[in-house]
Amino acid sequence: MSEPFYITTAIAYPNGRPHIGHAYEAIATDAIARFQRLMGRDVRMVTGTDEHGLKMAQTARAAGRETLEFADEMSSYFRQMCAGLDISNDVFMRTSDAKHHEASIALWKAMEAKGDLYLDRYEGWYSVRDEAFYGEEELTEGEGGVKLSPQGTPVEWTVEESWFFRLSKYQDALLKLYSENPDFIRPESRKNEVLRFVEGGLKDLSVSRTSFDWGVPVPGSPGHVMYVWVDALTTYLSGLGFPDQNSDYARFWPANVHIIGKDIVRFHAVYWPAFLMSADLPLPQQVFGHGFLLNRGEKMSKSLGNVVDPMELAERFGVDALRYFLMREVSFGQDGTYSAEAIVSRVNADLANSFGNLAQRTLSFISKNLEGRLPQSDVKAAEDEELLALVDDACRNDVTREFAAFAFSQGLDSWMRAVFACNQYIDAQAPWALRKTDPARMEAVLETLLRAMRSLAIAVQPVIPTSASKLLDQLGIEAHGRDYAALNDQDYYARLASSGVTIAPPTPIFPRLELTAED
RNA sequence: GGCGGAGUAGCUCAGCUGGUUAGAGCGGCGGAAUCAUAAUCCGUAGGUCGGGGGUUCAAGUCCCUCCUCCGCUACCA
Repeated sequence: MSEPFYITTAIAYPNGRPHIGHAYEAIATDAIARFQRLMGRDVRMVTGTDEHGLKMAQTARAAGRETLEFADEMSSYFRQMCAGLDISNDVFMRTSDAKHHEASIALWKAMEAKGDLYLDRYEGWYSVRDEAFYGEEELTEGEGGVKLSPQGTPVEWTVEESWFFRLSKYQDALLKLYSENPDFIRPESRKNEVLRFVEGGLKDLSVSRTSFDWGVPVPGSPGHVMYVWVDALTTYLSGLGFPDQNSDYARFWPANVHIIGKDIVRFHAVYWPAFLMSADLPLPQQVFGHGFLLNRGEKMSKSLGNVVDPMELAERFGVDALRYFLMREVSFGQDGTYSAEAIVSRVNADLANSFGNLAQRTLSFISKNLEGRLPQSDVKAAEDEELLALVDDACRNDVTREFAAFAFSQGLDSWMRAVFACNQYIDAQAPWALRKTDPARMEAVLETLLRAMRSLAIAVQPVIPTSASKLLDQLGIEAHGRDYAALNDQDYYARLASSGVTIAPPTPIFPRLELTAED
């Protein structure tokens, strides 16, 4: 059995509908998952929704809805987003699921058994919106003397009985973890922030609430529900079937990587490993904090009115176009910007004009001049080998190396260079001229192009799965010959030719996009 | 205030441990071609590499300082 690979997205809080940031994270995580599958790994990808907490309960009440019923609806939007964007998650885990409660309770009991949980009183300024306590010194004065949290949300003096987790006990263990596993937190800049935070000393963490009941009940402590992060992070375990030892948990935990936004690095890089250490569970190998997407360089916000529905973008430009743009244009780990112009410009240049047109002109030519028969010829030339060497090097080495390192934009850059080389080759060889002067040579040129396009299509599958598979269909490549191992299969063409496969008149796979007046 | 990022051609960005005339894509301009989704290919564009100072035979690439933007964090009030 092949080696397991377990990857997760953050578990979204469905207080509102999914936005482009959720879509970006899901797409990036999916591309990694698909890449690993093509590399032959046995992959599990988990995503889901984190539905507990006061905010959800309040929002539901304000809408006159039953909390769970409201959560059902909100969660469904995220599930639909995944389906709509061709996200290949194996599991969609909801924190309101009974099995998730079971997992959270198991984790809680393990931490309790370790002596890391204790009951105490918590007094302080509490922000309902943030679900967090703040110190007096962190507050600011708002309109009319109202006290505000650092996030600008109202706070009120609250006295609450609360369970605490002995986070302070894990400071040294965490620092040891970071130093022994330099790649535990990535990218580097995020790691530095976490290091400084932990080095600065850790306070015990309040891990239960009594002010509401929409959450996982703390075992043996009526009135208490678990603090959002204990519950939410546990999704990474419950998504595999934990605590059932006969589930996928046994095979896939610990995670290879948790893909998250840069804003929640601390929870994943500090609290989460501390919880796991306390529960004597293995730690994930890596936490990767990606950047944010900016709308025309501006942070998106409801007040600015520039929040974009990712599904609208997908419907307008196409799912693969959106996926390609995000993976190509944004350097993973850094912030990126998007706009309709940028999407149209990038997708037209790379996918429609260069790659799509290459396929269209080649397949169309074969369809018309060879009646779709696969070209075959002995009249090879050095240029043929040179092109294939360049394409194979890009697909087998550059793309796989960069994708493996989550450097999709760099990998796609190499991939595009190979596409450019194909267009240069076809122009230089000019099969349309050879048709009259040297038909045998023409066939050799077309064969070279078919081989090159197969490699390019296989390589780019993680990013644009549907389009790549359409092209592989047009090329007559069988479903079982499309993984990365197939890139090393040099005999495929002879087998394909002798199988009698024909090339049908092609239809364009990557339509050119257009801007509207509003853009 | 501290720490960390970023500031390179009109736009988006590459430039690792310092070393030939600072690169790519897009856009713009000129040309070629016409198989193809009016797509492609070739050539070209002369940016004081945020400002200033320094080290060096040689600096986007190291050091100092200043400016702007961003993130994390602290504190004053």
